[in-house]
Amino acid sequence: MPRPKKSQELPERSLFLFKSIVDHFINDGQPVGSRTLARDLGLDLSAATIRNVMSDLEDLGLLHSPHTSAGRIPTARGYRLFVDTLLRVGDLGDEEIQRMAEEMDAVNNMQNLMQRTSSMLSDITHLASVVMLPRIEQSTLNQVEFVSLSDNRILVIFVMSDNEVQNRIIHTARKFSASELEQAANYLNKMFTGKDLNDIRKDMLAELESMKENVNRLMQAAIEMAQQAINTNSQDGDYVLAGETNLMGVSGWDDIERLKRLFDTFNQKRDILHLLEQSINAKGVQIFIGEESGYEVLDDCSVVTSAYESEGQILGVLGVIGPTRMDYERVIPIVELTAKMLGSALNSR
Amino acid sequence: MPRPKKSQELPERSLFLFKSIVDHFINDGQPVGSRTLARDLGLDLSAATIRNVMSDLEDLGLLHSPHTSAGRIPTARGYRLFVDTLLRVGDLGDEEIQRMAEEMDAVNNMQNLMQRTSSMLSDITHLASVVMLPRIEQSTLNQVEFVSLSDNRILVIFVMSDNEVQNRIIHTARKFSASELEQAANYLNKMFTGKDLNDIRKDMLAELESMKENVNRLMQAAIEMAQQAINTNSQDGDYVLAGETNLMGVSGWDDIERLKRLFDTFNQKRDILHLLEQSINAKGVQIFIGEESGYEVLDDCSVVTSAYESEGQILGVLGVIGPTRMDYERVIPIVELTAKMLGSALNSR
DNA sequence: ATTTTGCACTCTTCCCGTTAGAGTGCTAAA
DNA sequence: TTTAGCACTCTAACGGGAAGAGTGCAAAAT
Repeated sequence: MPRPKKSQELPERSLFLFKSIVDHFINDGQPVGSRTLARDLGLDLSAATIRNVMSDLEDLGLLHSPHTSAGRIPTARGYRLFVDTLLRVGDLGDEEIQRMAEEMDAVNNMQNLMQRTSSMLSDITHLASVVMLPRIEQSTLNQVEFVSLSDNRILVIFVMSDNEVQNRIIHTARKFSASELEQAANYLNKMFTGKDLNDIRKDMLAELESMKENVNRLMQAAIEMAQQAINTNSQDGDYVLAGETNLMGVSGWDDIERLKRLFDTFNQKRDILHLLEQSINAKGVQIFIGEESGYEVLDDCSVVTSAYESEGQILGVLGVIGPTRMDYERVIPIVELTAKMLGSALNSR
Repeated sequence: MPRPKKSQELPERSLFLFKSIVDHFINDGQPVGSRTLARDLGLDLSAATIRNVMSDLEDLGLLHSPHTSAGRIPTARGYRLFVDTLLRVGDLGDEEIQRMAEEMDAVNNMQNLMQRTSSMLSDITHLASVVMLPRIEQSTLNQVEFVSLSDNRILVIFVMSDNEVQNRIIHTARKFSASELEQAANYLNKMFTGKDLNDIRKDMLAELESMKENVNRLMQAAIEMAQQAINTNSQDGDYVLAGETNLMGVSGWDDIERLKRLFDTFNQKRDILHLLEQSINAKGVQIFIGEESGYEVLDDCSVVTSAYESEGQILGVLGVIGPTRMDYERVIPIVELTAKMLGSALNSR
């Protein structure tokens, strides 16, 4: 008996049926059976034929039935095939793009921009969305300023290359005069302008070491100050979350305990961050389907991510999280576009 | 036949039984019936007697049965009586206080402090918690600084009396020299130091008006700058939320749709803020039970709030949100204490 | 007058058993 | 290779009981 030539090369008809099944299931969330499919498809194929094909697809690990007499639903592997080769991602309507662009332009500070972006993303997709804050290590120092307050307190201000401002009040052992502070600021500016925070951190340690015997107390204090400010400001590795509630009431997700675990995972941020970081060096849209993510709580979820960049530098990752049966054809281009727009919004600030 | 003298003066035994019923229900969430109560209570009372009392309590609107043959549960009015007159709030253990104090001291900036406080509150109570951000109008301006950046951009810095720093980059029509900026800052400092942001806003408008014909462009620009900075920084009326997921899996809350509406309400913030603001001028702990809040989504919830203050000034409100059958005896002192501690943490910064 | 006992009654919950419907797999025919 | 036919399986939905918890009321006991 002739076997199929290669298990890879599925006959066109099987592929077509498979795609139909996935489409169907994504639409109404019900396992799809041979009878309904035959009817809805309008092809000259009997249910029995479709049954045979389905059986083959099941053997290949692309489909799976919850129980004997239910229809079939795609497996993670099935979805993978679907998104990798079967999917035709559409372009977005112009009005939608327009709306997003306007919303982004209306925003002032960074935190707010991320928040808005995330809200938009979840609104449009009806999924949960995450936007990683830009890694501040990537942006470089433009300017340092010291402002003297009362009582030995000094306000340290870092202006970064992306116009983000970091500030922190520190307490010093003695009072410094205005000119001393100016001197210190000048020194730091000369030393560190143009470097990113990681480098600065390293250089500072070295500098402090070499200064041990040095009498210049001011410089040393300046460095200590700046270092204090840096350390306490590493807000790095955080993200903004929106639209979690879109995941409540997804059909089939009626286990409240499970949902709670998912939400807890969102709030702890650790696992989600790890996952996002996996896409930080991959250009384009990245998709984790079901168990592929490696986190048990995400077994029924797919995660669609994209890095966003500004001036060629990858700054962070954003994405959506939803049920494996999300509408990939719609979601993928949206995530892609949002990442692009966030990038350019960061550019033009 | 002799009626009860006043409907207010319940016989002591009835009150005792009522409290037992509430305690019971708070513990296990099951409607409590006469038989079980008689057994668990160890009193020399038959179930029938208890039944009679229960019947009276029901007539008074303090109890209510879900259906004929279920036990009874407290009504909102019942809870009200309970918290107003029956409750003996305990004091907290010293270790718990210690733990909280340490956690709060370890925090640097304000946003972070609020976040931590909220997390702590929800962790300890196993409820959802909200902490309103301090109303910045209440704090006064300590110092204004301008820092010149490249390209006609100026960094405006407001240092407030509570050590909170607000900053914003603005774009100006022309370049200003360092001494011009210093002059402008001095002027603003002289004018506005010690006033709160609302006053400043008002005064500035007046000042701008009277300057219309004035030639001093710099002052005018300075005021415009500062005003821009103020307007865009009114982050007022926001809160930090934590522990929402504690509300998933509360026994009896198995309607996912309902839960979703509740979470959506949290995220929209509007309604919750209105509710919180009602307690902003009331000293001490405030409690909204069930429908008392006036918001339908909160019908099964109770909200326990307390304002927090620093130096005699009420700055904001914090509280917890949970099922009406929360453990008031534990929760109330915790909320109260947390508010006090947050107040003093703000003091000592 | 108050409390208790006894009893009938009412609900809910749980456990079947049955049935209808959807879907499958297999075999034999086209 | 496709289709028709058919037996089989599994779920969901419906409808009894039966058990359990609780009530209310009337009559007896304290």
